[in-house]
Amino acid sequence: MNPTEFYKNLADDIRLKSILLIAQEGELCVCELMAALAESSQPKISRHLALLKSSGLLLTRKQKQWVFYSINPDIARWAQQVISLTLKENIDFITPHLQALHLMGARPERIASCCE
Amino acid sequence: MNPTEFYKNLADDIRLKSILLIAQEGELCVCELMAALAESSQPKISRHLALLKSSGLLLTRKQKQWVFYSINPDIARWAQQVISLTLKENIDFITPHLQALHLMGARPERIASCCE
DNA sequence: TAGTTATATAATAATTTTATTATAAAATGA
DNA sequence: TCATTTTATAATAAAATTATTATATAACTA
Repeated sequence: MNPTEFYKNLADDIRLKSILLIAQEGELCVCELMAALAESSQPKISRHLALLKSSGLLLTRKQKQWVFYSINPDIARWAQQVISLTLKENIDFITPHLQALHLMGARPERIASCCE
Repeated sequence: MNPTEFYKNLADDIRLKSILLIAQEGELCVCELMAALAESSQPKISRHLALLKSSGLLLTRKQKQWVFYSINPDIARWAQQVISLTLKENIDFITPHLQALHLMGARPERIASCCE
């Protein structure tokens, strides 16, 4: 992934917010991102996540009926630093979405892989 | 400039390379960027620069017949850090363009503002 | 002043990206 | 098994971005 491709991934509101929310929370499933980004439809979010996955920025883990997305730890260090710097210095950019997320009822329970 | 807008500015080859070349060199005029990005036409480069200027990322200074573009020092600190981190960790991304630039004959002389 | 160099802009066409709607598939649970 | 929940995908439409070509402007130079 060259720098331009990397930044194309960040150059969209839904994609950037999803990345920052996932970076903040560790991992999130599609239904949690739907709750956080309440104004966006499910296929819209799914398509953007599919894009980020196919470019190698996100990983997925399937557990029961949920698909959890996380930041791929194998992306270049500078890219990880860009994401965490952007998150740290722009919390207000995702604050309302974090609030919506934490207000969400019935969040899927996470089961550590050791106990499945 | 919110984070998404900022990253839209970086999400194009000509724009990102121009930004990194300018960050590396301090300031560059359009004809120098044309020499560096030899494969791109003048109006193409001018239009992308106009975009970056209108979004507040670049400043211009006119000296004689040339227009010199530089990074606006007033953009958010995190944004400046993103640019310098990207530059530092991806020199190879612009190396051929820096070489073309330094091979360019008759680069416009810079006159410090004190001596104009 | 006429020609040249450097840069910008406008009009249009081409391309790419994004959204919408409908539907499918996979897993769960009654 | 049937209904429900969660997620993905496909088809199409809509919107946004980008490229191309032509032209304009401004400054310098002979």
